[in-house]
Amino acid sequence: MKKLTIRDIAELAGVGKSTVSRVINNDPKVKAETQKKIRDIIKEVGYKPSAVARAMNNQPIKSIGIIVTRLSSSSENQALSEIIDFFHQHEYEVLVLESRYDCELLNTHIELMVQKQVEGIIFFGFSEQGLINKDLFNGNIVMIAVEQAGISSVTTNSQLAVKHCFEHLKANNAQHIAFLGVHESDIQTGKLRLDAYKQQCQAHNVEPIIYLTDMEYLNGAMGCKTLLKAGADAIICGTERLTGGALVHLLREDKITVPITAVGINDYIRMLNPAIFAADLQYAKVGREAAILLFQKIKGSNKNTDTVVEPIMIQN
Amino acid sequence: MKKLTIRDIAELAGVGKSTVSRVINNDPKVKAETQKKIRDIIKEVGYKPSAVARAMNNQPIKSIGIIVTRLSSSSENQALSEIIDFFHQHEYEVLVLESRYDCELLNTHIELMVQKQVEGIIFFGFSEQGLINKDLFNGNIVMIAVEQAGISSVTTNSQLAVKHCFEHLKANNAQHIAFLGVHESDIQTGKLRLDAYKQQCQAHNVEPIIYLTDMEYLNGAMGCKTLLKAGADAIICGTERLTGGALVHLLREDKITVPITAVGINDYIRMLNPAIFAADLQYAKVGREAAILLFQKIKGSNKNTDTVVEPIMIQN
DNA sequence: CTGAAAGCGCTTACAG
DNA sequence: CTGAAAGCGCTTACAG
Repeated sequence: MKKLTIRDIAELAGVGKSTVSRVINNDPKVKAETQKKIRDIIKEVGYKPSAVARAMNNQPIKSIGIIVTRLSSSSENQALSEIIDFFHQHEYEVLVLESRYDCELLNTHIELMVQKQVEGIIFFGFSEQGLINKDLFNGNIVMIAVEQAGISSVTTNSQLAVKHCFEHLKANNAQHIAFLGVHESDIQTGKLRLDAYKQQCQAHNVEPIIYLTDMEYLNGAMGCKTLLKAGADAIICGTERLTGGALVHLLREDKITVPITAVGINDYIRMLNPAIFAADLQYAKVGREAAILLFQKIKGSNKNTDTVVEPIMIQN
Repeated sequence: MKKLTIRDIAELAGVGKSTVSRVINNDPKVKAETQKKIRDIIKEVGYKPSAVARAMNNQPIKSIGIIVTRLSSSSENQALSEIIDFFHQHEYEVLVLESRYDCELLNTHIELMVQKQVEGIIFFGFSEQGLINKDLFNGNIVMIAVEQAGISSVTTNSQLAVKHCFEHLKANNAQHIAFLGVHESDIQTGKLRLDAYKQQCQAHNVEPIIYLTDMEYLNGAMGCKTLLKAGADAIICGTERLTGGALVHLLREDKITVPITAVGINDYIRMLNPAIFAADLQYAKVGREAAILLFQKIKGSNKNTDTVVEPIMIQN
């Protein structure tokens, strides 16, 4: 039982290959009767047109690329899962690659995708990535987390999350609200959130207390300790890892009553402090939005959109 | 600057298309001189043969599929990362799909991959998956976590991990060593580890104290509490989540001196208890082994191998 | 060592 | 409404 071709179907149906081809491509000009006959046969023998042969005639193999920075990032794999799901449903192949925050690797990956002739790409940007050539893939590019003029993007609104966190603490009578974040060199995760914090301090006439560090648990614990020593009576944690570290520090020191508020949430944080006031940055939604945006572009939309996904504040 | 074809190169080089084709395919019969000339031109103009056109002549588009159960599983995304990396280096396309522990979805995914004509697949098995048709993909199948006669597999040795955990506790004079695990319906993560525990109990003449539950943090905390109440003075945690839950419970209750030992380790666990004695199940290695196995199969090896990756016990 | 020709499985302009 | 023919960009058996 060898691979069936369009020719086999044509013979079985007693028509020409062209007609079979037209039916495959839903050409309405074929007589209804003929259509049915051919479709029945196709179904019966289980014929599938060769995607490769079609691709030779400019019916590109439907595929898109997606480049995450790290598969191990939970926010990224949430988004990734949605993106794969979306395109899978639209019968696209999805190629996944990891940039590992490495510009060169990112560019190699992009080049590869160009060569593979994917119809578009979605990728997670990072601070050092440099400018991306926006004309690649006929402009079918969607960036997540980072914005660039001329390229559609989807970002989280972490600034708003910081604001909510701040206001929540303020409303609970915290006086010395501190910020535990990552270095400003990381624009998205570091600088933007820090700036939002500073802005709140100014608005509420609060003296800033700031600790910036690397995105590791131990640093979170250390930062928490330092901030408390510096007089903080409430802390806004800028990332999930720092939140985790801070919470464990408080548990250890038996200071769980210190109000902690967080930008980003995950199961570990929920477990460490089930009642935490935190921002769910909605990465699943980010993925979905990015997928929809790219899909529209592929279908011909040429407008660029910068979508901002709003956080959902949670407290159980 | 339109797409270059083999014809363009042939004309530029003043040779026939066949000769260019031979050079592309590293046919040694082409005169060295001619080869060089053609290669130079190819490099100069940046010509890339069309994978699609090649695919029409039985030079399949090099691609493999991989089906994880959950992208959000850290063990799986560790392995996935390695697999993608490996095949990317060998210039393969990698299609990633999620089965979500759903048999039907798994089968749909496999069918899709058949249709996409990937050369082989790697997938993460789970207890309910049912028998997989081992003749698909010319037998180029590698299963992770689950074994099936006639299909190559890569598994972790979690039983050995349990043994090490047990012996470690025993060596530290624990008398009542308990086991906190997931239900036996989950063969790999539940039953096998539980059995290993029971076996150790018998070997060391220890009365088993067992708590089986779902794989959630809260259950881990609850289980830990229950086991301590039942008289346990040391606990072996069967999964990362349960370990996390147990450790937080101990932190909360100020009982961190209770020796906990764990099958599986991650950054959160490390942070909660930097000195924990735990088994790193080596999922990155699992991924690498699976990739190598599949690659060998694709290259023609037809022997089936059941690889067991040994855990590395760690304690800082 | 190399080229002309046939063929891979489709699509589509052309002619009817 | 439908078929014969040309063409997509390669590979490869054949002949030289």
